[in-house]
Amino acid sequence: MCRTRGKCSMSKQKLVVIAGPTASGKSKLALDVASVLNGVVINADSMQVYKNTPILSACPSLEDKKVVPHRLYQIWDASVNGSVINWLNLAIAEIKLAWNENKLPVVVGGTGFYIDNLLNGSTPIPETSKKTKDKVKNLISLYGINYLHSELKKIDPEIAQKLSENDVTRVRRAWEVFLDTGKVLSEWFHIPLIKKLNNIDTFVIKIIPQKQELEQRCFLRFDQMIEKGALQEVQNLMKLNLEPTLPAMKILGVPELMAYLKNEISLEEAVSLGKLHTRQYAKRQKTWFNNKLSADFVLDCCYSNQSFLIDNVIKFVKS
RNA sequence: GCUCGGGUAGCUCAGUUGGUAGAGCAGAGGACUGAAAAUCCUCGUGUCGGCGGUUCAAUCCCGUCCCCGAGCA
Repeated sequence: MCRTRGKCSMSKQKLVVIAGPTASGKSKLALDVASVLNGVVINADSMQVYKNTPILSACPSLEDKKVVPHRLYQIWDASVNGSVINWLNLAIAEIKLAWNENKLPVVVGGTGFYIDNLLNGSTPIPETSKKTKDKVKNLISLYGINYLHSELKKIDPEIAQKLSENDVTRVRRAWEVFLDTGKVLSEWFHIPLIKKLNNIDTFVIKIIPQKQELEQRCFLRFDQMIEKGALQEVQNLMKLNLEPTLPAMKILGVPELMAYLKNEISLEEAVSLGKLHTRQYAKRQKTWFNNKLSADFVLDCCYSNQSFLIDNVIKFVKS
């Protein structure tokens, strides 16, 4: 495509990444950036990928989607158990497609893990089989996670030492990988991560609002979700009779509103629990972004229409 | 008015056969290599309702008062 090296470096592909906690205004920022710069908004949120809960997962509205193309929103059934890698492959494809169409990919999301995989690379570990997963699941229910952790010490002390004996998710994964690949997790971790996007120009924006401002917005938004029909959404989800361990069943507000619909708690309790959990989640996101994601620009309040931010992105794209 | 329960951490409650107390939740911070809106880690001095008494020692026993709940009048 490029004739000369000079030209190539001049036209290095550009990527904008917007990260921030829930309710910080990042979707609006992405929309504004994309509409000014002929962009495509690409979702980097682990819950907005699911179909049945656009309200509770705060997906962009139909109007927003008319303004600018939005990708990777509501693409999977609630019964799907997605993973970073599933998302990453799709995201890479969408980014490349945008470049081919001469558009600016704008990746937005609150899932730090996903953005980290995109920017810094992902594990080379092959996908583990369903058979192994079931086997490990079985072992856990048979012997308990603490026992599996103590057994892990024998085969992979390096990883076992890093993990809490109560960390079901990670101890489980360590066993899945070992049983499936024959290689212990720490061994895999010594292999460098795979970066699927190389030699590109990225502009990363972090939104890190103050606690009080963010909290207010979280609460307000939860009330709005209820007004928009979140209960109906949960009711429809319940009809599918899905396993409660599926990601879509753990979307903030789903378990709480479900408890209300099952008559276990009052609506008032459900709402205040939903708000509480949203706030706690936002805190975890802030911790991640603060400590693990380096950015080219940090906004220390929620985004509403700070135009200097857009100017910065324009400068980057024109550079 | 009487009887019986209760009054212990911001909340719900455990506990001490008398040696001044601990869980869950909340709160604060942190971690994060294929479920990540997930999962996990660290952090607990509070007149143990008030005042008296018994005791070397009381949050625990006794008396009395206040408050909450249930029952009887």
